[in-house]
Amino acid sequence: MTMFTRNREEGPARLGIAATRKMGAAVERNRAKRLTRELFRHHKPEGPVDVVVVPRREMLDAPYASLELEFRALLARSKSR
RNA sequence: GCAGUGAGCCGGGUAAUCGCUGCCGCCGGUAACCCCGCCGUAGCUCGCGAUCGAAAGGUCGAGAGCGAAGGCGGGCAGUGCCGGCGGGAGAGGAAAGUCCGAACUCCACAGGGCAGUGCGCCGGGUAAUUCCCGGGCGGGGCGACCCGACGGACAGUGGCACAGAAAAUAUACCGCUAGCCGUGGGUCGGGUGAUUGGGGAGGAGUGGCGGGGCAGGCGCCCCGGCACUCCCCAUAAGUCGGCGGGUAAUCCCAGCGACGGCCGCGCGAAGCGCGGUCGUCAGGGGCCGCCUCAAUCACCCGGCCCAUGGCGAGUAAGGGUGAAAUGGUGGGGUAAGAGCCCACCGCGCGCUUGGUAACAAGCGUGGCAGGCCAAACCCCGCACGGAGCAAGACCAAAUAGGGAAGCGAACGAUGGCGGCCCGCCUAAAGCUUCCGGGUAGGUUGCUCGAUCCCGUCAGCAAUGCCGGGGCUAGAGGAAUGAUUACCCUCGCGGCGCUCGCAAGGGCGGCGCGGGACAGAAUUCGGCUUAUAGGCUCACUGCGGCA
Repeated sequence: MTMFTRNREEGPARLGIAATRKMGAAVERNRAKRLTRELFRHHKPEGPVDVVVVPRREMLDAPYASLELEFRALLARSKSR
């Protein structure tokens, strides 16, 4: 997946998902969004930050544990900047 | 058991933990626009008092009333919203493609036509349909059954790859056919001319002939030739017959024969056949000559046949190729052929009968005409107003703009007329209040409906009536999920048990991998397309067993 982040003045952390039609049909886009939401729910970042995730096709076949690893790594990288 | 046909159904299950979106209940917190009441600043109005002034009027003071802004209280409302707890619900058979038909909403609308789009056998079902059911017709399949946009191809235009003589025009080409004019060949007939052998082998007996021997009177013996059979060489070819002369045979033609008489039998007459017996058997060939005929060759003439060239006709039978070829089969007919004629089939028309109808059957009659494609343009008939829930309705910030009233401003800003003044005409900017359109946003439409399930009845069926029961997603960048465990199921691998001669099958448990197509968006009825795996019922064909 691809991740963009941006800090805000105040408020909770927010999630945006950009699953385009290039990704696949409606079923596949829906599943990608659900998986992304689930990741965000389990690993919600601290503080007022906006996160935008662009899922890729490979997400659909990947096991959930590896997705968790990737999501947390991306979050950590964006936080250290 | 194998192979198939039709109809219907399912579309992984259970549990735990953590989540999402509506709904219901309880608890806690808590609004706003707006409305009503009260207070009240600026301001306005009213009179009173004081003071200045000749007056008009000015200034000051306190009071009363009205009252922007603002404040307080109440209603709105413990509503909505926020938070917590609990309960309950939450994707499909196609939610898909958005291809038809409707409901619903808004817009338009006197009538008619053109264009455009769709449809096109008959009857029924339905809110409606291009959908469904039943039937007809055509096609496919051994069959169950399946497929068909199924009006018109003399209204017109256009297309038909490759192959094929030709793809739409009854023509050209090939071919077939009689005629005429030629060429070549065959055959038949006629005419003229010429020509018509040689050798070998076998060969009973007699005779003659030729030669030789013995004998010397008659004669006897041997060899050769001829008749006959066969072969070889040469050749264009070598034969039937007649006449005359010669003339030997017991030889050849010639014999189990032919003809005739009589007798007998089949069988009764004629006749025929069989048997017996008797009689007759010419003539010819040989050696020589001649003639005709024949044969062969060459040349000439004619007839017929075959092949072929040309000419102008007849013909559409044939021309095998193609997805498709000018009605099919048989017979007659013809120079050859042809619906040219006839029979049957096919086709058109008419009548009758059956059927609601499409249509079918029967009878009669006509002529054989015009290939295929209209989901090519097109013609005929019928139907159709447009846009769509982002429809439409309601509430309504901020900003910008619009309208009205007041102040601005009647002691005339600004501008115009004008060189300037006077004069006349001209009412803007700005401010305040109110109104309307309208964007973001919110609410609604929005899920009780041609609804779902069960059953009775009517109907072949599609479907409908009636009765009973149920409430089953309503989101809005869009929820309906994530993870784990167990089970189910499919494939592969190897293991154990078991059946079998074997190939292989069954059962159990293990490991690995997989479980399709696909995500509601106003709602229904259809169609089309995608779909792993599985289930049920009915039916068909073939095979096996009893």
